[in-house]
Amino acid sequence: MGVTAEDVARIAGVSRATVSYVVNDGPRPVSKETAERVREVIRQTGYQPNALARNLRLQRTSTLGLIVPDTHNPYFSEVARGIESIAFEHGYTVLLCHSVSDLERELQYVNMLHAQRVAGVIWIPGTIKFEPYHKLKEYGIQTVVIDRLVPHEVVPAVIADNTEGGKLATQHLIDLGHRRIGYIRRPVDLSHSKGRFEGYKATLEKNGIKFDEQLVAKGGFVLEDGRRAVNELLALANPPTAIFAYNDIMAIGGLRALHEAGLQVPADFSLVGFDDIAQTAFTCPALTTVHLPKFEMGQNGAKLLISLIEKQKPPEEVLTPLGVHLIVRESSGVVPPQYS
Amino acid sequence: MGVTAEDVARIAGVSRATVSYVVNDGPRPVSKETAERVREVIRQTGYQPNALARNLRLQRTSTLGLIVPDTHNPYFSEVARGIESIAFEHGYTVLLCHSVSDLERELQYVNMLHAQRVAGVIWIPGTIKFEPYHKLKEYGIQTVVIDRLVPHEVVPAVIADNTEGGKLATQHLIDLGHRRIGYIRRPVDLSHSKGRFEGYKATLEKNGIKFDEQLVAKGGFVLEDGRRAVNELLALANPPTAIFAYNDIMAIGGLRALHEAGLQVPADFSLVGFDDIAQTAFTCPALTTVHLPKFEMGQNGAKLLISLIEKQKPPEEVLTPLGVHLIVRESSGVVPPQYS
DNA sequence: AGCTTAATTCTACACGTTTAGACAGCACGA
DNA sequence: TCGTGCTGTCTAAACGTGTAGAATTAAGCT
Repeated sequence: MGVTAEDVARIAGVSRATVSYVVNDGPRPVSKETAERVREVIRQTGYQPNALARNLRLQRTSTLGLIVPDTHNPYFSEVARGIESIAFEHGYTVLLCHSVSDLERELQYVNMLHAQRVAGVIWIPGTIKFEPYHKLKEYGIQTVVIDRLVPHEVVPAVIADNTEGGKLATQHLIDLGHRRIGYIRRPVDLSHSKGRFEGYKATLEKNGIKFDEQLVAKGGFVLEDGRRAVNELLALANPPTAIFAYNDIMAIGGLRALHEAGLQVPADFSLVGFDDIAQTAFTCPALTTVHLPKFEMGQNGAKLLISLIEKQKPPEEVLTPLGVHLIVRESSGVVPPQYS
Repeated sequence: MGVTAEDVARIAGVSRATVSYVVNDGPRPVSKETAERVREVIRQTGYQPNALARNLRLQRTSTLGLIVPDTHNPYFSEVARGIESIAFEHGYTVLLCHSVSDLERELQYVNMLHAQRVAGVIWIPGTIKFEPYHKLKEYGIQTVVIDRLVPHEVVPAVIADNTEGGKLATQHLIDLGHRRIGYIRRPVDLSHSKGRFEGYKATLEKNGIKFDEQLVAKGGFVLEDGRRAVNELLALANPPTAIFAYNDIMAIGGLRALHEAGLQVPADFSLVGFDDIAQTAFTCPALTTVHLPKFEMGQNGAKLLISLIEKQKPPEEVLTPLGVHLIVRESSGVVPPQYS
């Protein structure tokens, strides 16, 4: 407990420098015998270099900050898993920061991360404000943004084609014969949900269906919000026959609302989500959704950040935008005769 | 970028010590005017003490390590949220370590955490091996274990009454009239799942029902495992009329299997889970389950760890074991006539 | 004034590393 | 025999803090 390079050096009868050379296969060569002797002492004492001292001297750390809005949604856990897997592989360590979608807290975390002198930050914005990003830049901290765009700025980011996803989902519902298609919208749109919404609207237009503001309900972040939103749409004088939700959480909550309303899905109603979180394959009926490569997005984000930190060219695959595709399960089906 | 206490001192025309005294409201008093001048310079330069240097000097950090087996299961996200909320409140930072239920990786992380000289570790064991704990102790790192017991050892831990939960769930099914009650078991039992299993067996005995090994199916960690396990039980010559699963993931996967088998829940079959993860209230039918105070467990774990680190007496509420209770929703109901 | 005490401030060391520069020993070719 | 270069090792200076001990100044009291 608390054994230092000094201790190792004394026991092995060498100087501290030599120990360092052995540990780091350092800039100077060490004779075979000395190296072995030092290694033996290290083994016996359980010496492990103090990362604080090391990083202080080196003027860099191998710690990444990860700022996520919320881990209620498995979407974020998946992304975090991807990030963590790559970080571990490269010997980086991940500092978890939960912003709870609160700007104040994001800013506090940015300060903490700067104090820790993290090598870089992966940020999933939780609000529409991009102050945290500017502060990170001010501090000179490498930053990668995931699945969100920062307006008026070119920012290293890992982006999926959300607009395309919105189009796929909407076109799918139209192809099934639906004309009145509701949308559950994020309370305040960020670039990713904006893309989904625009894909929805564009596809309606393209198919000659007039966009109807009434069919848009405001969602939220937890299942209950999805349930409420669907109930609102069902309560309309002229309700939709299908709904596209900006994420799976809303859709699963919505599934429950439809169940409670006694509607058969997909016989009476169609529902499509977005993200393809694990449980969508296990709801009853299983949810049709747009697959987002969450784990890969996290991986690419981490790869991109690490290559920025180490001033290497990012690998090709990291820069090519990730595709999305529709997964048709059971929650979307033929439109019921009375509506068609 | 990179402004140090030295810079602040020079600009303010004082010594570095004085700056330190101002920043830390340090052991020596500073005159009002000097303090204000220093604070002004700090504001202008955006100076933020280097945590590495600070921690090196102080011989301690305010970083907690969190080792979790897996974040596929929302159970862990909830616990992590609880931990993080308390850590943030007390100015601690959380290092996220994903062991993927792999001993080797747990040990590697223990080493990394030691190298980082973390103040303490919260460990949720992923395997049946407790080597990581012993290594942590060897390094002299304060450690709190959540929802698992380390055999032959008194370990600071936050424990819920899993046995009681198992009893509640089983008794509930018996009260509904079920006699053949299946169980989905964790692939390898740790103390928490062992408790659940024992509660199940004890309650059968108590009600004069003979425990039948055949009715126990091996589960896993993802939804698909639950589906498979239920299918196995349904395929028995004399299948159960109800199933109690060691966690909600298994139960939700099982719900899907029952749906696919054309069984009506709860009319034809009853199902009870464990954990009360968010989506259990939104499955169709909504899942009856045993509520585990996950967020509070995380909070208590963090509170306990921090009080150990700071050598304070842990607050009373942290040491009192957390209770569980049954939440009856829709997936358990009256036993169908043909079985009763 | 002279002494004591308290309030401020500064100087300098320590925390545990990494690594440049100095140095010793040795082999080798001129 | 004497540089010369190479190998292996050590000495000592950073990295940016916190704080004990010394030093300075101010204030209070006889």
